[in-house]
Amino acid sequence: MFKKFKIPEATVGRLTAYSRFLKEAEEKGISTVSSQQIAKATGVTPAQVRKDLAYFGEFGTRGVGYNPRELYNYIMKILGLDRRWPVIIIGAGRLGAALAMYKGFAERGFDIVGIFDIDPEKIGSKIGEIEIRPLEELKEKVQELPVKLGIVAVPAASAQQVVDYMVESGIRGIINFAPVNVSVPEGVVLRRVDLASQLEYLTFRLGESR
Amino acid sequence: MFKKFKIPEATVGRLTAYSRFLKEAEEKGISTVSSQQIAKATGVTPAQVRKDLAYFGEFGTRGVGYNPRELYNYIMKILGLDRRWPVIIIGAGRLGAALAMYKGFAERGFDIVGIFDIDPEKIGSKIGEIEIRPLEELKEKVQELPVKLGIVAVPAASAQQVVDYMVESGIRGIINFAPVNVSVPEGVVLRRVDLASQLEYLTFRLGESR
DNA sequence: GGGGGATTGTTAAAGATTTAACATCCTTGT
DNA sequence: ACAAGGATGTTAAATCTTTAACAATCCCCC
Repeated sequence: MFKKFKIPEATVGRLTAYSRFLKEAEEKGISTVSSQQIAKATGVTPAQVRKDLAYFGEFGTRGVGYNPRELYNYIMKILGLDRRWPVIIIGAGRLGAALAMYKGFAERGFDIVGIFDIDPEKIGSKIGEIEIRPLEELKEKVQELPVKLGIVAVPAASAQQVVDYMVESGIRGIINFAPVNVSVPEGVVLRRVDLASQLEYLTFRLGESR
Repeated sequence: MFKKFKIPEATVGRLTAYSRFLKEAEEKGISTVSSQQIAKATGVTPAQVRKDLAYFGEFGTRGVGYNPRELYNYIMKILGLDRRWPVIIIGAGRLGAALAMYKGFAERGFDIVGIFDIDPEKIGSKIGEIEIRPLEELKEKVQELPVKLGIVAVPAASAQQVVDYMVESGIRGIINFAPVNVSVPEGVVLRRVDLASQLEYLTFRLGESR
């Protein structure tokens, strides 16, 4: 995979959307799709679709379009989804538990293989098939498989501490659901998902129009 | 509130982060903060902080900095958070239930006032204090309060249909957790949160460095 | 086998966002 | 009262992203 240039974050997000549409198209037995069709289905412009794909190579045929299955496979490979990924979750509260059971992860190749918490009350109880384990066992589990991806669903106050321990254990990609800014060393990828902030965006835009 | 120009989406997201830091600072009894301090705490540049604020007015004192409480109040007002907002959730699956119980919403002024589902099995059971009601009752509930904000936590296949009904009922801001692109008419604000896509971003970036 | 229509890949232009630079203004100390 | 230091607000430059335009290519039909 030859990525000579820095790929915009937004492009990566759109690739996901494209891939979902392509999978649908393939399942419907459609043999070619145009950038226009992809664009319409995903809410972007056709130029955007072609530009996004151009970062990675040439996947279509001029005058014709793209083969859904082929392009789907390419995109999945670009995204690193040509394999399954084990994922651990820290924090067995409501959010952590819901994420652990969320079907959407498995559908895209992510397997929740462990849930950890510091609350002794919770240790031992199960979420779905998975038993909640004490945080101290994280390192062992992470290095055993190994696991590279983790989700943080703990209170804001302990997020930085938890993230540090995850990194020390060997986790290299982290999604942080705690509404706080945490830092990670070079080489570790961090993404923050702030649920309340999403609602705040809505109230801001609603306020704008009045 | 005089917003003469179009405000970047990213700016809105950062305001949330600033406000959280400012609240902390105020609680600690700090009397002034600089753009540099805000920047450091939220992971942006000081210039960015000042630029973001400049869209809305002048809130600081040259040579001094900002008063945390004052700036916090301004930002909350800008975001439309100088009041509480009722919110309804459609879809009482695991994700919907977790969101309904998520403490982070209430802390930022969002009250979940209703949960709706089409599954007859679920109707009548409770999530926390709130009883799951059939989708048909949505319109009535929304217009009674009225409710302007809604969260979609239903399968991708029914998301568009649900969103249409929400809009018809009077909802004007929607967060969509279903991994599918849905469309809304002019005047309705839509935000998509794709949880699997967040993990995919991580795998992409991890793949990049090898 | 050649022309018309269609669609990609790519280059250039436009637009938006971020960063940097600096003039302005405030506080403090002498 | 005034100078020095420091932080904002604002303008300009740089960077990044999106949109538009078009040449290159392919398929289909006659």
